[in-house]
Amino acid sequence: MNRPSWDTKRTTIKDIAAAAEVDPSTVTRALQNSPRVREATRERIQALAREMGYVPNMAARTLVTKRSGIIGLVIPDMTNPFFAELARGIETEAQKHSLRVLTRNTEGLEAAERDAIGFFTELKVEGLVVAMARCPREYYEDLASPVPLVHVNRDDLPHHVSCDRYSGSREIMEHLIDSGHRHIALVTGPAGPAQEPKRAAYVDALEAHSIPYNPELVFDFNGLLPDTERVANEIASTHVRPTAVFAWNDLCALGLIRHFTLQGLRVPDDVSIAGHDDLAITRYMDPPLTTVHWPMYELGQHSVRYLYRLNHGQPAVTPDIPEPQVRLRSSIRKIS
Amino acid sequence: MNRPSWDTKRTTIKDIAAAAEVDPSTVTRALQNSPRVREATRERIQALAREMGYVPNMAARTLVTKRSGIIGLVIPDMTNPFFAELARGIETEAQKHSLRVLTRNTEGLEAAERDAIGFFTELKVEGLVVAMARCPREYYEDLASPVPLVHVNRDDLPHHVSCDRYSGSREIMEHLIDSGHRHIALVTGPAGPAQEPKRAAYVDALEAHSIPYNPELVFDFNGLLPDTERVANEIASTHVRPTAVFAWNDLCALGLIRHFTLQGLRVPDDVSIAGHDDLAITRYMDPPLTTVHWPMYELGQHSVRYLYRLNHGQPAVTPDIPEPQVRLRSSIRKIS
DNA sequence: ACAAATAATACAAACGTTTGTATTATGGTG
DNA sequence: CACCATAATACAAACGTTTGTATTATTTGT
Repeated sequence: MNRPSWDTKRTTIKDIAAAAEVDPSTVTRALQNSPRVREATRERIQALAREMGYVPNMAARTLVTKRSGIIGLVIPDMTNPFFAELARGIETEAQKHSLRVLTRNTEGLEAAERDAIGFFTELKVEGLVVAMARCPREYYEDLASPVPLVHVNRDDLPHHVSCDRYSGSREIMEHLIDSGHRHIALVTGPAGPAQEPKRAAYVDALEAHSIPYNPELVFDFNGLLPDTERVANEIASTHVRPTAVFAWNDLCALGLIRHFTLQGLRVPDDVSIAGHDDLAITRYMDPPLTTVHWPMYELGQHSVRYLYRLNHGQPAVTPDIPEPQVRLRSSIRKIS
Repeated sequence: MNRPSWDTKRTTIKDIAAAAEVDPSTVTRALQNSPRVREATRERIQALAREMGYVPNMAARTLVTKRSGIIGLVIPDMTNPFFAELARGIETEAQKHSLRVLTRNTEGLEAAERDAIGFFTELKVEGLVVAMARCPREYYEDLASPVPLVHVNRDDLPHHVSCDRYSGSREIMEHLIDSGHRHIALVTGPAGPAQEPKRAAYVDALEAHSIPYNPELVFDFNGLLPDTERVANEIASTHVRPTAVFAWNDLCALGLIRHFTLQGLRVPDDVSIAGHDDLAITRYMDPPLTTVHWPMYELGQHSVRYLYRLNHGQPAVTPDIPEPQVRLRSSIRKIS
C-alpha cells in the first residue's frame, strides 16, 4: 500500500462507464462532445471523468484512429539558436492545425538521425520535418518512409523547404568589395548543400570585379565554436593577411572576432567580418555583426504547411520564400 | 493508384506471419530474438520483415506493454542554450537506459506547460523532467500525475534536482567587494525559486562588509534579451551610478554589456559585470564574462537517474551535486 | 392514443502488438 | 519402440480506445 501514484492502475473509459452505468462508447462520445449523447449524460460523465482523474490513453487512441496529432522535428543541435527559431516557427504553425511538436536531437550524428526518423515513424507522427539532414541523399531516396517528410535546408532533396542560398551571400560579397576590400577570406563549413552556393557566390563576386581568386584565402571550419581558434590562427598567419572575412555562419564569426581580438587585431578596424544566419545574439555582439538573415522561423511555418498539403493530397509545391536579406551592421569597415 | 507511400497500408506482424506461414506470436518472438524460436525460422522471418519494410507500431506495443521507452522533457525556451545543455545531459544518460528523449517547448507559458505535461502523460512516457517549471507550487502538488516527474531548478518542489543557489552568488558578490566595488547593482529576474537565494546572497554579502543596502540599486528584468535595454537605461540613470552589476544571468549580462557600450560606458573599465549560468558564449564575449557555472549537463544526467530510481521503487534521494563554481574571467575590474 | 420519426444509448468489432498457456513436433533414452 | 523431456510453434486473450450498426427510449403529428 501507499504506492506512488504512478504505478497504480490508471482509470480507463471502462471504469467511467461502469461508474456512470453506461456503455464505454457513450463515454468516448461524451468526452468528445458528440451530439449523439444527451446534455445531461455528457455533463455527468465529464464530471465523473474529472473526479476519477481520467487521462486518455494515447496509445489506444492512436492504434484505432491511426493519427497521433504529433509532428516530429529532427534537429542536429539544440545548442544552436538557429534551430530554436525553426522550432518556434514550426510550433506556431502546428498549433493552428492543433498538432503538437516533439523534438529529437541528433548531435549531428547520422546514426542518431536515422534512429530519430525510425522512431518517429513508429510513433506514427502526422509528419516529420528534418533540419539539415546529415545522411547522404540515397538514404532519403530509399527511405520510402510511411510518413510524410519534409527537409529544411537540404535543397538537393525532394520535398524540401529552403531559401535562395546564393543571393544573400553574393550580396554580402558585393558589399565587402564595394567597401574597398580586395583580400577577402572565405570560411566554409561542413559538407552539405549550403557549401556550394556560398562558395560560388564568393568566386563569382571576385570574378565580377576582376579580383584574382586566391585558394590560400579559403578555410575549412568544422561548425563547432571551439574550432574557431584554429581557423583564426590560420587566417592570421596567411601570406597576405585578408582585410575581411566572410564567415561560415554567425557562430563562426563570433568565435573569430574573439580570437582576433585576443591576437590584438581589432574588428572592424583591422579585419572586417561578415556572418550568415542572423542569430539573435548578432545584435549584441561587439561590433554588431553584418550578416545574411536566414528566415528559419518562416521556414518552420512553411514546412508544416507543406506537410499539411502532403497529408491532404494537395500538390506539393515548393513554397515561395522571399530572398534572404542582408542585415548591415557595423562589423564591416570601409577602406580606401 | 500511385498514391504516396505514406497513405498506403503499413505491413504488420500479421502480414509477415502470413507470408512466413507462421503464427503472429512467432513473428514477434523472432523479431525480438527470443530463444523460443528456431534459428532458421528467426532468420527467415527477419529477412521477410526487412523485405516487406516492416515498421513496428509503437501504439500497439505501448498499449500492451505499458512502456513507451520515452522520457519527456519540458523546457520553457529552446532558444536559451542553457536548456540545450540540460537536454544533452538528459540524452546521454537516457541512452544508457535505452530510452529516447522527446522535448516539448513551452515558450514560458503556463498553459503550454500544462498541456505538455498532460500530453506526455497521455503518451505514457516512462518519466518526465520539467525544467524551471512555471506553474505555482500547488499545481504540481495536486497533479497526482500517473507519471514520475522530476523538476530541474525548482528547489521548492518535491522530487527536484538542483544546486546550491546561494553559494555561487555569494562568492561572486564577495569577489566584487574584494575588488573594491561598493556600489553594486543587482538585477533580478522573473519570480521563481532562483530569485530569493540570489537576493539573499546579495544582501548578506553587503551586510557582511558593512555596505549599506540601497534599494535603488536593485532592478527587475523580465528574462528576455530585448528587455536589457530598459534595464541598462535604468541603471545608467541612477542617482549614484553603480561601478558593478551582478546580472540575473549571462544573457542579461550580454545585453547589458551591449547597451552600456552603446551608451559610451566601457566594460569593465567603467562598469564591471558578473553573470550567472556560464553559457558557452560567455567565453566569446568581449570582455569574457565572469560568471557562476551552473552545471546543467550534470543536472540533466542526475534527473534521469532520479527518474530511474523512482521507477524502480528505490528511495528517491535528492542527488548530491557539487557546488556551482565561479568562473573568473575579465568582466570585473579591480578598483582602488 | 398510435404510428412514425428521431434521439439516446448499447453492442460488437477492430486497431497491432505481446504474452501465458496449450499443443504439436523432435530427439534422446532405456 | 514406446516413453518422456524438451524444443518449436500455435492459440487466444488482453491492452484501451473508436466507430458503424443495432437497439431501445422519447418525442411528434394526427
